[in-house]
Amino acid sequence: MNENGPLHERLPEIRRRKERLYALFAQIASALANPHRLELFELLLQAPRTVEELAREAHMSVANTSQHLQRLRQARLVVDEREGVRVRYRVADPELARLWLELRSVAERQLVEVERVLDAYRHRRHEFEQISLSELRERLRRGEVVLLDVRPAAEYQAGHLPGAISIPLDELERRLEELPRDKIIVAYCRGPYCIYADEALALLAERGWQVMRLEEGVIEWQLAGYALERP
Amino acid sequence: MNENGPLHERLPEIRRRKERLYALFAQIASALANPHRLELFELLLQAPRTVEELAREAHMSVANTSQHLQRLRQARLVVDEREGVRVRYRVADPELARLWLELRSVAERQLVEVERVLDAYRHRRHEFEQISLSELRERLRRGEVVLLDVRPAAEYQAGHLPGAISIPLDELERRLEELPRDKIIVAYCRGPYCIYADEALALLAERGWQVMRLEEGVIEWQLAGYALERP
DNA sequence: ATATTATTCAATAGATCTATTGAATACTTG
DNA sequence: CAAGTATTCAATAGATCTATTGAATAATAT
Repeated sequence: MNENGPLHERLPEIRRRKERLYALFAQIASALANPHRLELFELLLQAPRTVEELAREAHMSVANTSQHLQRLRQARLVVDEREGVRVRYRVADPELARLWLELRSVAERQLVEVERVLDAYRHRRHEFEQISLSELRERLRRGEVVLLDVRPAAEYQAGHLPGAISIPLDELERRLEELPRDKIIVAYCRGPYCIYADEALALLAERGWQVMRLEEGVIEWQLAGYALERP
Repeated sequence: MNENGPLHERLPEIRRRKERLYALFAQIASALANPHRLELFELLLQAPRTVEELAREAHMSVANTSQHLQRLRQARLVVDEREGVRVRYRVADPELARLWLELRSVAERQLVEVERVLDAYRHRRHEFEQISLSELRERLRRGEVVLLDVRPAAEYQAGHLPGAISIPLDELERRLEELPRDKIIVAYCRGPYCIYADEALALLAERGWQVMRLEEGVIEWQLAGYALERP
């Protein structure tokens, strides 16, 4: 094929390549064009997981979960690795979080219904004072606050905010005594769309602690360019 | 419904709301999960257009174009406006460009085939020296370069880089005398995935001009926080 | 080897998506 | 009001997507 002939002769070939490109871009979008796959992808952004773990957390059958994971894998958004009898999936690149956050952000800005559902979903959000990342860093440095990660232990282990202690939400009630009475408890979870921290703070506030909520999770922290801490 | 009962009683309702949220996020992804819609969306990011114009540029039938535009509109990614007998579509918000750029970027990083197709599609890219935005600003200020926008006139009119002159690619050959011989011509078009500027520079270099290529287009310029110029 | 377990595969029915066709609608112009 | 044009609508066939089911595969433990 003549790559340097007159433009009008090359147009059909140019067009074919253009269409091939758009098809590839659409492959990525298609991989995310399903509610279940979005949930799986978001779970994997928090920590690697086996098929069975993902199925349980996303309320799906194992076979269905496996199929959806394979579509994510075909789009190179996740990778899998045998671990003995299990297969562990993880995101192909932590930077992929940016696409998920951007998608979420667009939905929130463009679809009015998102706001409505979010308000119902996070109805406790307004009960607790928010703290910004910069203020958190300052008050952590001064030792005024304790940073509490209430996500499942596996997610904490996969990476957490520096200095955070781990008490998963479902263990919080029987591990309350681990929290100091004389400091403000700042709780975080998977990010602004997660209610684990809200639930934790409701319990802590009821039991007399001073509490604050951090909206950001590890994904947002990491994308902001900061390092995560690992055990 | 009891919004503050014990957590285990509220879980089913929480789950329903979570699923509703993921469905909404997936709606945005679904709207972009088609090659034609991606192309339409990208065209609209450059400039508003009527259905018929979009159909012609994207090599689609008018009816099919109309249907795809309606899906984009349902996802609130584009809006339409009657203009007499025509309907003009435009992106709902210029900030939506970020989602498109991020999708493109992920595809380029994750799908090796994108690189292969891009290399063939933009086979002339390496022939011309690239210039960065910062260097362009400096050399424009010193009057050493002329900035040339080779996109269709309507896109130039919808917004262009400050100081750029407009000669659409298909008019370039008969308007060559408008370009000064004693300055470097820096050409740009729709961005890094567009070959209009490459084609323009090939012609100009052949006719003896000193040329450079700017990868960024108006979308990238605007998202970087700079203002566009309008006639 | 056999049994066990996690995951994947294969087949399938129903839903959704896509392009095409031709008709219907909405607006402008004469 | 009639004619002309841009767009949308409605119907449809074929493709793709999705969840389910039960079987097949791969690794481990006995």
